[in-house]
Amino acid sequence: MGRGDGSGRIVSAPGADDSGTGILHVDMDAFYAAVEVLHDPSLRGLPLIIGAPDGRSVVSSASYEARRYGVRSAMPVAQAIRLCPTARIVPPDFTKYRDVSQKVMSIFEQVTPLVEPLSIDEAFLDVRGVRRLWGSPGRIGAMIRERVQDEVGISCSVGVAATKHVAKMASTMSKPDGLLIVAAADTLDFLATKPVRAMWGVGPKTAEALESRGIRLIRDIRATPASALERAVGPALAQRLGDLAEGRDPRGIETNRVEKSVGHEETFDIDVSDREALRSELLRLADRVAARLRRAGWEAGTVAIKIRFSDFTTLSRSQTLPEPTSVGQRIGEVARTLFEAIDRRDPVRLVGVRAERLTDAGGALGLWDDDAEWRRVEDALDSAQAKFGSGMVTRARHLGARAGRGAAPHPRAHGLD
DNA sequence: TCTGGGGTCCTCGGGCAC
DNA sequence: TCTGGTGCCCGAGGACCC
Repeated sequence: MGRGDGSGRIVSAPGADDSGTGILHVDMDAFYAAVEVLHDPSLRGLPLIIGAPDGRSVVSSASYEARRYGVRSAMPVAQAIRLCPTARIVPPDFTKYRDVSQKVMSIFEQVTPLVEPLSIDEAFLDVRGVRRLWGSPGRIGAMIRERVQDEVGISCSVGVAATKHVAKMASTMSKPDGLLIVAAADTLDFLATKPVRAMWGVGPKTAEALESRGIRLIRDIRATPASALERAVGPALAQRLGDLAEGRDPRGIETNRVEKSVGHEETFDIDVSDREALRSELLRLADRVAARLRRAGWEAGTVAIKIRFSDFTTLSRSQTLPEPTSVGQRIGEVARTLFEAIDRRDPVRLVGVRAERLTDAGGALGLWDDDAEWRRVEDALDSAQAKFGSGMVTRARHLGARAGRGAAPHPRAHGLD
């Protein structure tokens, strides 16, 4: 999701040269905020902040009206409210966002089978094989923007280029509600004057490492000897940045990406020192992770925990299992053992549990035939937890599981384990 | 000002086998 | 038998993405 406010927006004129292109990057504009407006049109035109109004939450998304006040995603909600006191604060509702996302993705799939969803609100499309059907890549980009607006009711921005990296940069620069085409022959000129920070994969740390050596623009990367670039950012990143700066990006569209890990983590409203409370929370998170593994038909080969202390230092510990598992109790046991081995007793701000090195357990268990039904159960449990506390909900999950097993040995019972 | 939650990828160091 | 080089796996941590 873009974090800009739309200033510096660049779009292509109708009929712009799109020769040599074929990769599209489509990105919804202020997606969560746009979906909220879709469901409640009275919010249109207002500064909107999507994020939990209390605790330590951060902004998940903000409407462009709010961004004009300096509100950005990942900013603490409390700080965002100070910047824009008149903003409406809306708690995120991922069920709604997933539903709208599916509608948008299905439009993409009607255009080309080569769709790579990157996140809930953006995707790469390879349209080189469907030009006879729909027209040139620039025309297809315009058509997708029209269809998403007409059929779903939200706006998106599209970058059209010869490579994923340039298409991604182009869509970001065209935001909001824009289309930017970079013909293959214009790629190097397009890149030359852009800041290194605009590159996909260059964050604050890498940008600082480059800028402190006078490497501020992408053309500076081209002019920097490989050895100097390696000293700045390490060999692997230096190679990648060097290639991207030259317009080389051979990555294709991956239509069947599979998850490599699943996890849950939770930041407490107030830092927790009580070891027993932390152990209980680890077990609860392990249960949630295990339930997701079983739903997907996976088993974890490694269990990892993450502990963040009040001073924000973060430790992780992991252990490879003798045998893969999707049993919540087993994952919880390992998580607790890893936790006990940490000597530090400072108050804890966050705990997390993650399952890694996933293997196929022989297909999903068919816990819930209807994915939406499963999500409703998960969402209801999360709401209940917010309302009644995790202890009550953990007991409810266990009771549900016991009841399921007692009534009938149906695999569904495992869903609440 | 005070930093979420869900992920991926990379680097580095230690242990181990050859 | 000992030692060093190399490659691999594992674990920890960090940067980055949305």
